[in-house]
Amino acid sequence: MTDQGDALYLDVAVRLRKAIADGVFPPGSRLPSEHVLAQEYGVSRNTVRRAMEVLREDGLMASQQGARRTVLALPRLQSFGELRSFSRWARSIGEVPSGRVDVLERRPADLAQAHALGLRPGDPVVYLVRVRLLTGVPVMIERTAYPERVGALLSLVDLERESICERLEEHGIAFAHAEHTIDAAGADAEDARLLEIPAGTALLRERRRSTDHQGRPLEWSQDRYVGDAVAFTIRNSVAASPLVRDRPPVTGK
Amino acid sequence: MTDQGDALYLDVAVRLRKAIADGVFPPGSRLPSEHVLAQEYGVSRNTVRRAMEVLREDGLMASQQGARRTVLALPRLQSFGELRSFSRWARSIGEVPSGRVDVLERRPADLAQAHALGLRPGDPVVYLVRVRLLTGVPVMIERTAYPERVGALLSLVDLERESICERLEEHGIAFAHAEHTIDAAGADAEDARLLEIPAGTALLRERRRSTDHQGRPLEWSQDRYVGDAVAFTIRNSVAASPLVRDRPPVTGK
DNA sequence: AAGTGGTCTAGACCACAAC
DNA sequence: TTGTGGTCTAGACCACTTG
Repeated sequence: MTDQGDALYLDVAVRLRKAIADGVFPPGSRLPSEHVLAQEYGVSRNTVRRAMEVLREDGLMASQQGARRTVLALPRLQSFGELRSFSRWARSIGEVPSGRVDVLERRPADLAQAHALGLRPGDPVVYLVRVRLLTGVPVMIERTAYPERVGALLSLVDLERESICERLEEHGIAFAHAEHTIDAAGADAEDARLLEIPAGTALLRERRRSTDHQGRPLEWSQDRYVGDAVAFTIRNSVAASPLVRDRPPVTGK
Repeated sequence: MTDQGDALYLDVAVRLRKAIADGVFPPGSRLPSEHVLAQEYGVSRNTVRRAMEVLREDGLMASQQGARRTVLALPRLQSFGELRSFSRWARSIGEVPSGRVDVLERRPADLAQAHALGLRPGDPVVYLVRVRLLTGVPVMIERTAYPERVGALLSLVDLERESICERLEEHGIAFAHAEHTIDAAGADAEDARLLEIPAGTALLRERRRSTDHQGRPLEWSQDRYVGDAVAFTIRNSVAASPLVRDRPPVTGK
């Protein structure tokens, strides 16, 4: 996001991804060794490894010490290496995103909002309720609280059509991190009205707290998705993140 | 999982994590530069960077080119860098996991199972339905299909008490990768009976396909969690994100 | 202008897989 | 035994933030 659009390892990752997509390395096959690929692409072995890291994060291939890497699946249409906004995500699957503002006001923070944004209860926040639509069909309600310095910029955004995240980035507000909590909840009366569904329908609930690079809170949102219209997909590997040990290893080294 | 229990960068990661937990580097503060830390720990700068990568994946700190790294938050009790097995997760939050077997049989694969496991419809799979309980309270239904070579080992597992994942690993079956799809669904009659809740209650639905290092399918599972008993937490950053929003798979329910 | 993180190289050694 | 991926080092340059 910062830049590095021209990093060498990203080039290598793109070329490898394309080779896999083109069937040069079909699913289930083993990739050439890092040494060979390094020569092939004219880069160092470390750069090849850095590219492999990108592909592994996308779930495209697996590695095992001592054995060549295995191609796992056909490549995705796009890289998932970044946190996406609803708008970006919608466009990436060929849908037209839009929004319908239900509430936009300055109000005192409640307990949850204050805690998430690092404010005191009663401090002012900008509160936005938006119904998000895919090609005209309501699929999600977004209930977001912004700290004042962020919320003040909302007036610059066309909330019916534009991506808040993208527009705010143009004004120096960078969404760098997010913590999501996901569970299920039944639609209450307001959910039912806004999403045009029966009350009680099962919804996917996501609570999200986003911060900038320094960890300063940028938003606190409670979103509710229509269960059969949207799903989250997560890939993980044991190799991706080593288990946290309870105690540091005793070994001398 | 391969080994690397003694990797240097993991040592450095543990020591940094501890320093943050001990308040040496409080949240919001900037870490010393990589150069300084490398000297401090007596390792190369690259090794410090590798350790930082681990902490970043755990959401402990942020980085920005040109500026020192920022400590984001106090370390969490458990890392969600990987999705754990139900048993492991339950124990990590101090609950006692158990299971109640509802169905365990050999049967022909249906369409979804065959596709996920790389079989043809009608090929035999081992099908297991288990209610999982936390300290005696039902919180989840697990409906899992195993290919025969894996399912054959299930007879070695005490399904009421043990973790399948952990026991199978002792027999050379290594769960290395998984792809999860999460959405919401209402409880049907069977769900309601097994979980002892009213029909229609909002449930969190997870479809999971697990594979070994070579990408060979090990299981295909559809789990349903009671919405207010369980939630998933995920952290991500623009730099590296395991989270993906995806179009819902062709349902089937 | 100085300091810092991001990238890259060209080596090296080890543990493990595969032949 | 050979080859491979996993780890580690000691440099280097660049883009960016900060003072």
